[in-house]
Amino acid sequence: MSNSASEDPGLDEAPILHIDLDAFFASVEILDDPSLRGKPVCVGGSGDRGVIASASYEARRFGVRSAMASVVARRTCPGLIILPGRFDRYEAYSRRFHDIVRDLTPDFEPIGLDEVFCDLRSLRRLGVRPVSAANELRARISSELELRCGVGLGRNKLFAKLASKQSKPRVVGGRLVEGAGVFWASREVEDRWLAELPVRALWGVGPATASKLEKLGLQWVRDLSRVDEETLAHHVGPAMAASLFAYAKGEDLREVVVERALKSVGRDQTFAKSLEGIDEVLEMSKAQAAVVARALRQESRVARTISVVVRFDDLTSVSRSQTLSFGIDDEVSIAAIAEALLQSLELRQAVRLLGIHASSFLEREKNQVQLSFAIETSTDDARERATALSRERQTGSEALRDALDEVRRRFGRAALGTAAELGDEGIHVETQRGSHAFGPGDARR
DNA sequence: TCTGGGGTCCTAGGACCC
DNA sequence: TCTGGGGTCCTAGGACCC
Repeated sequence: MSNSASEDPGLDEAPILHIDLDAFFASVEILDDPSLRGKPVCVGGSGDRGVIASASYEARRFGVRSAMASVVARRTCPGLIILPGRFDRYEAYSRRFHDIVRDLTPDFEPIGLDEVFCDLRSLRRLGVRPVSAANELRARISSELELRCGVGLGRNKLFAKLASKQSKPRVVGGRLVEGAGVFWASREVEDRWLAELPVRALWGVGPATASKLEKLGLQWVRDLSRVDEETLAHHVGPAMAASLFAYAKGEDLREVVVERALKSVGRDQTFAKSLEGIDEVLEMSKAQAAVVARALRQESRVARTISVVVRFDDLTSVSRSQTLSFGIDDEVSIAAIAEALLQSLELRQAVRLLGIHASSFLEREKNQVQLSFAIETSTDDARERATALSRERQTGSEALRDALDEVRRRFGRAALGTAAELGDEGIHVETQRGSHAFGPGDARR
């Protein structure tokens, strides 16, 4: 620990702590296979369409970065080892990481698997000093997990995050330079950053927003004070304008949120070879529906909204979604809704990515929790599950049938199914939006 | 050189209700 | 006969984070 962190601020000056594990996925792989140590190692997709998720510092020395296309990374760094990723393993390490943080304070907010914000203010009566707490965290993570990390301290999330970035090792001219390990953003540091940093360094400013801002002549954080918030809002939206304005003054109203409720689960896959035609798409979607259903049950949630997303070979995407008046968590229902939604799409090109998502969660009812308990703990899993699903569907099947009719009504003939199913008389469905009578000739769009 | 998979949040428009 | 405005929900798309 060196530079401004050595000034040992009090809790008023450094109430927020941000901690970020170094090269997390790659580091776990090296721990599990020590023969990888010292070699350029990455975790990511290795195929033509793969990207790098995490790169060891050895790989970074050669210019490899996360989010880089793997084919580019290979060219940049011949001999690069790209491992497929074992997320169960990373989650296990992440839980141990969170356990260590929790020993310091329960007031923490995970960001992904490898980052955490802590609000240290509740530790005032214990006489905790931020820099001491940071050093202790680093020491425990090093000794108990054998992982390295950087810690940032600041007045708010904005500065704590910038500070942790400053604390990390970095590559300068192909050489690895050690970071401070712990870095505190003092008032002087804050002022320097606000004067010198590009807008791209701010949370929430990615390539698209940075480009918009640049067209307005706003490349630096200091430039943001030159325009009024209304003008800014016109170009980047009111929410972004408000946060940019606050950040430019060094203000950040975001709190450390301890219990963030899960809002959606999904499964997306990019295929090495794009899917051709609706049959291949539907077959894949069934497998994805099973994954999503399992995730829902694991989280003890039922979902009212099912969405599908398709990305074509030209990288354009389309999505369709349907919200039900009731929740579902079984693969048969999810697959049925997904199929109706997918049938409504015009597959004008081969499909490189397919995804199914479930959202608008309801708490599962108590009897349904029992049901899932039976499913997950059964030794005779398959039969138990079939029984459980059929029991669930006894109550849900009529509602589900109506929901499928609703999808078909919304999207018209393409999703209408067979004429035999419809019948000559047309059908009548009761839906959340009211009732609709329609026949084979009423398909719209 | 060419862009993953897990998510979150925001926006705009339309439907609907009061 | 013509018609407001606010609130909420849903949908589709986009941007961002790690």
